[in-house]
Amino acid sequence: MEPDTRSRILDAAEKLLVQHGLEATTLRMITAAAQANLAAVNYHFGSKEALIEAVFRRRLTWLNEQRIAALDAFEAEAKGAPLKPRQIVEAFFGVAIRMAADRNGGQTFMRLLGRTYTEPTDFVRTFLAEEYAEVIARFKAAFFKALPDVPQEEFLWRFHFMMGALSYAISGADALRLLGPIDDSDPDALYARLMSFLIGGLRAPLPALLPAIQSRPVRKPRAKRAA
Amino acid sequence: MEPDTRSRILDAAEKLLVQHGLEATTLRMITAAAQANLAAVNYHFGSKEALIEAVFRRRLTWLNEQRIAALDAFEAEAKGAPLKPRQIVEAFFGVAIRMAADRNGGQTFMRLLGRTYTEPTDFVRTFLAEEYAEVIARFKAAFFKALPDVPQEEFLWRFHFMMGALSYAISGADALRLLGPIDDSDPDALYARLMSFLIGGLRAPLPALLPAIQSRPVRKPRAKRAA
DNA sequence: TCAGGATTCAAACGTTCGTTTGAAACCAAC
DNA sequence: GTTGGTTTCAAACGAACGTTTGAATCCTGA
Repeated sequence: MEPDTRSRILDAAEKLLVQHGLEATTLRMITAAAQANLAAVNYHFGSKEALIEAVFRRRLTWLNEQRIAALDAFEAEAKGAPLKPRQIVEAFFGVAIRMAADRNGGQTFMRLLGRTYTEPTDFVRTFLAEEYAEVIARFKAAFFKALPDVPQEEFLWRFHFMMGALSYAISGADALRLLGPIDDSDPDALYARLMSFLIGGLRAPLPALLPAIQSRPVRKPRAKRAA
Repeated sequence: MEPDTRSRILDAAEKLLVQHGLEATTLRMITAAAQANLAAVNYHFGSKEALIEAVFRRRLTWLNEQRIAALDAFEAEAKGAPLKPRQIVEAFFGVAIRMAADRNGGQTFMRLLGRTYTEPTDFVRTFLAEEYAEVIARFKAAFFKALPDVPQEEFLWRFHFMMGALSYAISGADALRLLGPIDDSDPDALYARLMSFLIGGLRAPLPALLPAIQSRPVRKPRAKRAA
């Protein structure tokens, strides 16, 4: 084993956390995989929670810096004009999916991250919230400027949906095997596919929210509930 | 407590599983919430795994039956003609999001289900695969008939992305609080928003992929967006 | 009324969890 | 070569886990 104990533990924890989840991954599994002593986790990190936080912070900080850097580049290029929605999507989701394509740990981490959004452990959620605060604010502002016609609430929901699509795109074959055999080995193809889908969803016509408008007189469906 | 012990355990387990995850939810938490004795789980279900399976099966079977019934209704109405993509999306995702709006257990269950897709416990995955086999086959067929121009692989990915958006739409405020304060109390609005987004993504222009993949002659959906 | 299966209950089973401990091993600086 | 701080190690801690047990209790049908 080349790297030092601390790094080996981080790598092993990353792999095992995405496999078994935050609470079901044991320190004994981690230290065994890292070829370290059980007590090494508490020596180097202090506790299991602190280790998990270190696993996230190691890559998440860098990821969000990359996102902001990409946004900065587009905005510098635009010279004050609103960005195209495609550029903003690229800066946020493109960076993420490229990191997910990085076979050297990034892929594992992004799957872990996507999995964690829907796994609301208290201490992880508060930690994620603070780690995301800046990048969320920046991208919200950019989107509002680019799409002034879209109501704020509507956009937030679409952003949320896009995060879901990204999460599933990254978790890839794990959940996808439900649908049948699929090849997820080509990151470029996945990138192109997700981008196309996201922008299609983002630019979709605004839904008619008023019930009066929604009940269009199309031909009668069977037992369709009012919605 | 009105219902019998078995039902109380199922209800309590449903609530706690979505809060803490499959492996971190303990039988002692469940039986305490259900006001039942610890041994009641093993008496009524046999084991913790069997209890979890019962929690899923109780609602998932019904959900997929509803999906197939909705598809049957649309297909009967179409008299052999291909369905509109909107109808297929409605039959699959609309039924799901309506169940998620049901405050009487359905909401809790749908959050649990969405969470479980990315939580690959072995025995749950194999169980989900068999429970989904029929409905997946039906909807794949309907989509291929409705959108013959879309390559099969492309569509499966888009379906996968849509599942991700649905999952996040249902998990709702849990993960959404990252983005800021949002109102998720109106199921009808959520339904309209998700539908609009999904159909926008489904009908997005096909991505320009590597020529090797895209080699089949596509009947001209204006392939664009250089990747 | 009472026998007998169904259900509940308190208690304990062996196992594994995260954490702690104190000594051994390592390693640069003097 | 000795020192002093850093890191590793085997062992054990109390707590909590899923499961089992056997007796107590409930409930129904004869």
